[in-house]
Amino acid sequence: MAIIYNHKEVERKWKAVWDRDPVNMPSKDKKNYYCLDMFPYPSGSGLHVGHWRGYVLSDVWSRYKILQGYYVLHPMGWDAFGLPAENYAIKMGVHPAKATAENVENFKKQLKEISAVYDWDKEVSTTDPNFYKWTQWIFVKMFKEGLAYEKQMPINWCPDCKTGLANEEVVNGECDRCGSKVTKKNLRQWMLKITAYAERLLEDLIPLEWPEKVKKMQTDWIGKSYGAEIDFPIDGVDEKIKVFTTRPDTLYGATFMVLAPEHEAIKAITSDDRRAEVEDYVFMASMKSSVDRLQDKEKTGVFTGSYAINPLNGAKIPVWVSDYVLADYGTGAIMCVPAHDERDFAFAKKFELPIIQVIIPEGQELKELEEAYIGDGVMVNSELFDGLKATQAKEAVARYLEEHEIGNKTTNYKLRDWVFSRQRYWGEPIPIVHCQKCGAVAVPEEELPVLLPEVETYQPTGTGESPLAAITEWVNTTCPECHGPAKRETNTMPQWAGSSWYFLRYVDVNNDQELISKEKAKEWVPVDMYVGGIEHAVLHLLYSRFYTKFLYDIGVVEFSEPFTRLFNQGMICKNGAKMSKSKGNVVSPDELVARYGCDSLRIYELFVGPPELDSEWDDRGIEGVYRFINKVWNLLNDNINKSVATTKALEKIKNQMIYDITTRLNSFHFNTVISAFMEYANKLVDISKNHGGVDHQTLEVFAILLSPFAPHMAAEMWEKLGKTNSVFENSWPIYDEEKMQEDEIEMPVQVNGKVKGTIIIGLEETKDSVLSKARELVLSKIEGCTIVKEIYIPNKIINIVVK
RNA sequence: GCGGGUGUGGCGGAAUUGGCAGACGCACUAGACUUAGGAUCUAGCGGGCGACCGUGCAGGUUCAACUCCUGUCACCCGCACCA
Repeated sequence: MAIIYNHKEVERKWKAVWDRDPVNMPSKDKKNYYCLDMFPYPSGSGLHVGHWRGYVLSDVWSRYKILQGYYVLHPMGWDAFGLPAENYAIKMGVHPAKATAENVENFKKQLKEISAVYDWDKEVSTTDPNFYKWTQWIFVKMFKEGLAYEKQMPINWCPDCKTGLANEEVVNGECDRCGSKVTKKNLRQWMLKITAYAERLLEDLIPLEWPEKVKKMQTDWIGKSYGAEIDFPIDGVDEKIKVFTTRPDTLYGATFMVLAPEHEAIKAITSDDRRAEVEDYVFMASMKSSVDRLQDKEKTGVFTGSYAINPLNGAKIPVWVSDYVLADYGTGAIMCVPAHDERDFAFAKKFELPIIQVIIPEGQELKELEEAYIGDGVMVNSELFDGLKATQAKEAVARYLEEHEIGNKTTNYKLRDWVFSRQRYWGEPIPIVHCQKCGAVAVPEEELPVLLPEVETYQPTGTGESPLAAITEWVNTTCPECHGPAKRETNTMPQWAGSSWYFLRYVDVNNDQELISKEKAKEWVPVDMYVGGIEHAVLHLLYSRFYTKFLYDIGVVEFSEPFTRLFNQGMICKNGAKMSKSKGNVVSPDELVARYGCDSLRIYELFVGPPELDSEWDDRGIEGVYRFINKVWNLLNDNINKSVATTKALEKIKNQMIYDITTRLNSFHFNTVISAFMEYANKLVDISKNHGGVDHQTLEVFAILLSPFAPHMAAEMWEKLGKTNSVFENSWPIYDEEKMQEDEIEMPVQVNGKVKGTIIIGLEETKDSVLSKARELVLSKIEGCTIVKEIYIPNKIINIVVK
């Protein structure tokens, strides 16, 4: 009679045990391992089964590492500054600090349902003054190193969130957070000079054990390209305009030049008769949002009335203004080679500008172009460079330009400096004081943190000022340098500020002297395994790398990459869409835990599909896992009071089981690890029922293997098997390859590549004997035919080719 | 347009180096036990009566292809006037 496993009782029991006495880590002389989840924003809506996926995965991995003998750090914390708490505060009239504290409480309660081995005594929150003291400290350090600077410039502005945004936060012209169309606003900003780290951010990606996709996204975002800057004198005006090109080889094919509408030389070079039209165009361009500018594929533009002189051959080429040239990339001006660039070609066609081809495909004649020719070839129309291959000409022209001081080789990046200030309340105050006399002065390190003051209204002003600006008693202060009257900076930091370095703080949470002590840093960081969603590929993950490199440069840590290994779990979808409150397709773990237990849900989260891919959630699927749990429970109970001898067959299955589960786990195939558990459970049940029972040794191994996945039941099994220590105090079982070996092998036999049946052969059987058995098996199929060939792959397959 | 990913039963998905396609599970069908079954157990479950045919589609390499090569289609994700 089957017993129903009482998950409620068992889980309650072990949760209580672990609350009192958390899972013991192995002794400290073992190697350390740091396994980290991207810390959550504690939203009011709580956790759904999609959130569980990554947390379960990293917990299984942590527990596996514990069993492998590592001293594991697996902490959890809160990325608690940010807009949602503030918006909630505005709507409900609750202070964000209060709302955040409540959400954290609720989140923590829900997270505890997972029964992960989190080190709760190492919890951090970005909103804790003891934490953000160090967030501010890093800013001060950056300021002193010249990496944090103020700039008045048009920046991305979200009209709904009423704050400036970083480039990384604008997705397809929309606010990453709320989806509103992003506009431009000219504001005084605090910027971080991430561009100073562009090269290192790019190069250091190479050796990281990260998904290629993320590395690629960061590489593209940094966007390095090689080329040359070339000076073009303007005919009749004392101006030179510098352009950037990746194709100096095409210089003889330049037939016009285009400036971005924001280019500062426009005023000086525009002729009087063109001035009205040019000013109109520039004005219209400034009114268009970046989205509109991107979406208008049809080229527009105006002629300035001026001509630039090609420095190589003296050709006069007209200078135009068009919004297809970006002001903030390269020099904001380009030389246009319509013959060899699609965009220039489109522009030339529209405004009937000349097209001069300077590269022809090898072995072909010059003929009129239907479209821009982008490919490789041989130089023509290029005076002394004629006949060279274009690839060689690129270098040759660049060298010539340098020798004649017309231009120079250069490298460009798409990466822009980081717009770091936010005109919002719920963030770290930027620790700067503005003094009439001394300018911007950093708050002295010993005075940190600059506490976020209480305010009456959190409402963003929309004027480009933070709500903090209204608190005059806070704003007015004295200059740390001259002690004269001064005003505090009222902008706050973006949510990314705290999350860019939090992983360091877990290691040394209570240190009030340093951000992290040297010793602890050496022991624990960088993070060995970082688990989280792909959505931070160019945000959090890029910023964290930048911060880490900076902290390395100022000697805080001794490594420059924060996350050695990164794993992006796939999303959980329902009805084909990402699970989210707004889509209304959220599945709550609470009911599933109540009905099937934490262990079942943990296992189902892994079983639902390959961990790196998105998976569709089906509530019914968990039934199968629940049956598996019960099956294992009954297997245990059927054998617990028997003393079954350890037979060769049981040894074999035990070792095979260890092998299969370990190899699949090592390659991160969690879904097939679960399949393996089910297969071996089925096999053991069969042995238990039909072949004399299962020995305790095998059951013990099963419990240990299962313990990272179903910790409660494994602990209960362990106890029922008469053990007094914790199941987690074991070592991960080792398989014995010899004992895994089968003593006979079932081999498929093919005729002409089609399987016709199988034969059983002994381990030592000769090729001749095997082949004769095979022929016998397929006798009826090969009768009357000539055997052309017999393929014999030992232990794999036999293929008899006949005619 | 560029880059990346994915196409396998009714569904989620398996398949080390090319070597028995569909493991494991869901759903479904039949039976058993039951007052009952949304519990449990047993059996079946790609298509076809069959020889055979089947991994998006069309070719190719090979004794042998989900796996390698060429071409092609569909869907998803990222980037997108970066000169």
